[in-house]
Amino acid sequence: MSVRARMRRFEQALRERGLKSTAQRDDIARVFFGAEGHLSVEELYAAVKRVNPRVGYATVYRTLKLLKECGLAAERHFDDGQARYEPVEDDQQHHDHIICERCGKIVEFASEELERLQERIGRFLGFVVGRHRMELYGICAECREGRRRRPRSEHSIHRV
Amino acid sequence: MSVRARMRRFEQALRERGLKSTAQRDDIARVFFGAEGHLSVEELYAAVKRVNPRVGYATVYRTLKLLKECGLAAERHFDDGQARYEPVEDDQQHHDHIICERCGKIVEFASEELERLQERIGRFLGFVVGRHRMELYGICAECREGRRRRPRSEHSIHRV
DNA sequence: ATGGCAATTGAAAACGCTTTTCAATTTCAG
DNA sequence: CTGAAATTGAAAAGCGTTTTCAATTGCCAT
Repeated sequence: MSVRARMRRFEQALRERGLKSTAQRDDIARVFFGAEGHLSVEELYAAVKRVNPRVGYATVYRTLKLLKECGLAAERHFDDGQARYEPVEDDQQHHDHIICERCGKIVEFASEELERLQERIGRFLGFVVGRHRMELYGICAECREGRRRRPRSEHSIHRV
Repeated sequence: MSVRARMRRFEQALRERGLKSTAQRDDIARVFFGAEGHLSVEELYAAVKRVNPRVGYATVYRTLKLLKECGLAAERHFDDGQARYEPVEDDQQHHDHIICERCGKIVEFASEELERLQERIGRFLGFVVGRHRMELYGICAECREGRRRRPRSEHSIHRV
């Protein structure tokens, strides 16, 4: 989905809730939708500042919370102690993450088998499982081979 | 392993590091080993206070950190925003957790299949996976059936 | 035993991330 | 346009955790 389309959805969500459309909100949302995922608040704040230096930290937090409530952003808590946010596609399936402990790269993957296994383990223990959280930590191929590039994130969800 | 045996290991670890044995450390460690796992710092602090009201919060944090460094405690971060600690058996295998979102019960499980799957997913994506973190969230049988008991935790690791 | 010195302690301050408060500004329905 | 209600930025507060610091304690060498 394009940034444009996401913005339209955002404006619509605002209207539905009787909330107001403001320059700050729009700027924050636009930058968020345009960036590749898994940004920390700090990173998003810095990126938004470049576009509109008058936005405050609090507004970034507030807008992210709003995007989350509208189902347009997902909040993730990895092991680094700060929340990270990724834009949510409308038809998006559940996915998990694998994180390189050397370069910080975050790769998304979706595993049918993992979903089934979660279900099975839960049932075995007498639970009805609603959600899970799975993170793999390791070293990526680029880092092992000593290549230098450090892509913060890859975009597509790998089906494994 | 008994509380006694764990205390011996603790005292030994202190000696190895040239650290001192103190009443506070001993009290905290003894209460920790005696409790069933997954205590928050707050819970441990409260339990220790009952035994020795003169221990401070900072000392609980410090001792837990020490136990972690000695390999006698494991730190976990679930979705409730505070660290929880569990005693570690010497021969303990990796395990994961399933958490009831109604009563807070935490059940431990170890899944060979999950370990294999993690390995496989990692390899597929070009990673060498060192560790993972997996939590299942759902509703436990007792809660679904409306029974009232609310065990904070079950002790043994279920092999699934 | 005892002295002495480094390790340890509790209380309070600092920390890092996040939320809330509040007065000033902005949006937007009428 | 107007005015009520929402929104904003800056600063303060919150929350879990760590650090600081002066006072206390453990323990090795005597």
